[in-house]
Amino acid sequence: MIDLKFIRTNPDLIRTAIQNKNEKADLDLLLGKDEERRKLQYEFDNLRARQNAVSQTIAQKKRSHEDATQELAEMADVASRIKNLQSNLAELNATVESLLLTIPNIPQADVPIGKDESFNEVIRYVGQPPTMDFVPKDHLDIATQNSFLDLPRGAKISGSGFPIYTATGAKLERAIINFMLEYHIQNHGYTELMVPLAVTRKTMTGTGQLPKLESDMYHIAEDDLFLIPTAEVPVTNIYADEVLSYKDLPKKFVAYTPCFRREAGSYGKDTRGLQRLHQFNKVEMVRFVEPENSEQALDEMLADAEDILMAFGLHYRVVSLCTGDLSFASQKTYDLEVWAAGSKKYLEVSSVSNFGEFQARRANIRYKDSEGKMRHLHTLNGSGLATPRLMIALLEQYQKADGSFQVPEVLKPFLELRI
RNA sequence: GGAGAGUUGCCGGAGCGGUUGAACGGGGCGGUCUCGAAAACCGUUGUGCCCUUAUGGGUACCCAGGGUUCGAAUCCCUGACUCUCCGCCA
Repeated sequence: MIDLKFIRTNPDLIRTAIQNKNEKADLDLLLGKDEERRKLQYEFDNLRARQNAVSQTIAQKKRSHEDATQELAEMADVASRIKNLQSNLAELNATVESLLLTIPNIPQADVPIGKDESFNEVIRYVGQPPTMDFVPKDHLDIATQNSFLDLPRGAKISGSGFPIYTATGAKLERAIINFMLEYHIQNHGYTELMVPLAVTRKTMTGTGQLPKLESDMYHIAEDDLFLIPTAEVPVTNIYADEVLSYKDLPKKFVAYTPCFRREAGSYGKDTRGLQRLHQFNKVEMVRFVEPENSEQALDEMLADAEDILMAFGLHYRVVSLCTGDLSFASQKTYDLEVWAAGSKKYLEVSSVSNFGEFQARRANIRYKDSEGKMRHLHTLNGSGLATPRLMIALLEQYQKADGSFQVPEVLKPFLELRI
């Protein structure tokens, strides 16, 4: 969340951010409630001060056996007023808090302004689309021909969007995950975590998925737990309500998890094969850094994700998301879009974002800097990478004329098999 | 799922309902001493909110939320978490 004091003193900046992000947070309501709250707080504090002082007097008089009926009478009245104020104040605080949670992060100054993805900026293209001396097939055809996937049965047991990877397909998927994990651990200095896949409402709020995106989550009502849409959620929240030392920073974690998304409202769009799923696998990188270093950390993470694509020899492009396409919590995001040689289009396989202190404020993650000052740290995360669309690109690029699949060199150590 | 114990400041650990933001010990930080260091001694040591900002002041916080009371870390209720035992189980 944004610092309430900052909002109070820079309302126009916030208003613009809300607009540019296509959000519909009610800033004026928040400001009004905040003012009301401060007034009550002041009143409450003063009344309490009175109560504390007189209570001392009462204590003293009682000890020296003096009469305190006058003080007691006054305090009975004060106490009931305090009680009233207190419940009003608690209610107001809750209101302000929940309104505050609907204010999005402010896009960084260098983020292109625009209302939707058509305003995103391609930063660069890397590599070339492969040249093939035959007409390449689409990933689903390759997968079907080689028995890598069983989508119909996945749909039978769970509904569409829940793929089954079969035999070699499963092994291939596992090899890809392992390759990426090991790459980040060994070459980029990340520490691996295995984390819970179901998290609390508070955790989901900490990273900014809630309250906005509740309808996109799988929710277990009985325990009020949510299936994670990305490892970002559990990993970023591991330090919630903690105070770290500047000596602990930066921290770099990588985690593989399945991800669950209801994808409400996106039915029928780009759904062939593995393009859009309710459950998919992803290797996620998360960093906790000092504020001064977050912009550089973003560039590094982008490079970390790109390294994977380059290792596979895939052509891709880097896109800077415009304000309207930026997620609620992000202040700057790069997407990596890999080239699918068969479908002839770019597919998003990674999103690398700097959240500034936005998530750290929500999740209450702080650190003491080298001067002993308490501050919110900055959080970042990036996919490194999500597997389904990577699988699409690999199947389509590494297919042979007969429709068989040639295992990319870098995967061979992770995949001791012949196809 | 059942039974019991616990949750206090950076850590350990006290705390008859009033002068306790919290004894005591340890740690950290600053200082004295020393050529340095150790030891000893002295001092200091949290966070949020509100008001005012040169400084300062008020208030809240002893797991969380309610309640009793003029007044609660201290009494009552509910919940969360941790530990032990039993049951169930990959």
